[in-house]
Amino acid sequence: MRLNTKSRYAVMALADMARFKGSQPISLRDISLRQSISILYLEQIFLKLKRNNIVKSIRGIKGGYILVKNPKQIKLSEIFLALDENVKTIGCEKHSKKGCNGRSAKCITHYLWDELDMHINTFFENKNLEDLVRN
Amino acid sequence: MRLNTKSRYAVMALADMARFKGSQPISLRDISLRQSISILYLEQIFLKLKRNNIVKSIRGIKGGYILVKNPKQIKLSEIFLALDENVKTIGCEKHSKKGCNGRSAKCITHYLWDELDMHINTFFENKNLEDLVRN
DNA sequence: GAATACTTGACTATATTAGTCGGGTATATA
DNA sequence: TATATACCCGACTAATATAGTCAAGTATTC
Repeated sequence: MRLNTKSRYAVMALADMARFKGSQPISLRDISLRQSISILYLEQIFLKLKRNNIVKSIRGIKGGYILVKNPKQIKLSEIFLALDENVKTIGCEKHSKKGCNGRSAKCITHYLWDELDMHINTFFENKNLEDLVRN
Repeated sequence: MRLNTKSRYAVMALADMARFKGSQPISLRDISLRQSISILYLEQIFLKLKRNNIVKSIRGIKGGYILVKNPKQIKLSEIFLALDENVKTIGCEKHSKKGCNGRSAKCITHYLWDELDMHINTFFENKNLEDLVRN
């Protein structure tokens, strides 16, 4: 089980923004340098963040991104959702029509994975960007 | 983030064993049929479970596997450990020598991932095979 | 001695992931 | 108003990881 880099970098980049927040927009270039993440990769990530209304972009020279909300109001769960990376640890529903593993009934461990997902989601629901910066 | 099939199948197979536990060893063939998992794949998995002393094997006709301990005493965390599938969601230590992401300091989100891992591990520490069967 | 079932490492096909490329568009400022 | 900066966006690719199979065993019971 592993969180993918896109989600991780998204969190890192946003935490970076929260930390270096000012009146000016923050460019991907700056984030890239500070966090050692490729600009090209950041572009991909920020596209999603923008579409999900987590950041706003300012074009042109002196442009960059700004956080739409207060760091305290940005829950990590939103970020993962924006990246559409499934925090669902396991998809019994993959074989959906017939139930789990192609059988007619729910598999013996079905509720376990549901519970685990809830457990993890709760964790992300209860963390916001400010929490990260405070450390 | 996704749990791999090996870990999942391991839990399913062991839960199956706990459920159909009797005085006789349980063959992979039976588990395979009941849980719709390839025998060949189960073999791989049980090899690890055996090496980690979670199951014991009985060879020959009428052979199979038996749980070394009581279902109640088998924590899910042990199973994941046996499969050596890292429940670590993120490896900042991958770039270990220099710190996170090749930089000299720990990354801004470093403690977050640690905390998440602990959160997940706690979940697995507090679940045992009997819990699964009871549902 | 034949059938069953565990033992084990090597192998392969597929899918996913991480990350790049190329060719844009918008805007501030000199 | 030219130019540099920085966002925009889909398509592409290389590397890796995963899932699952194969082959060639060995041990045990009936």
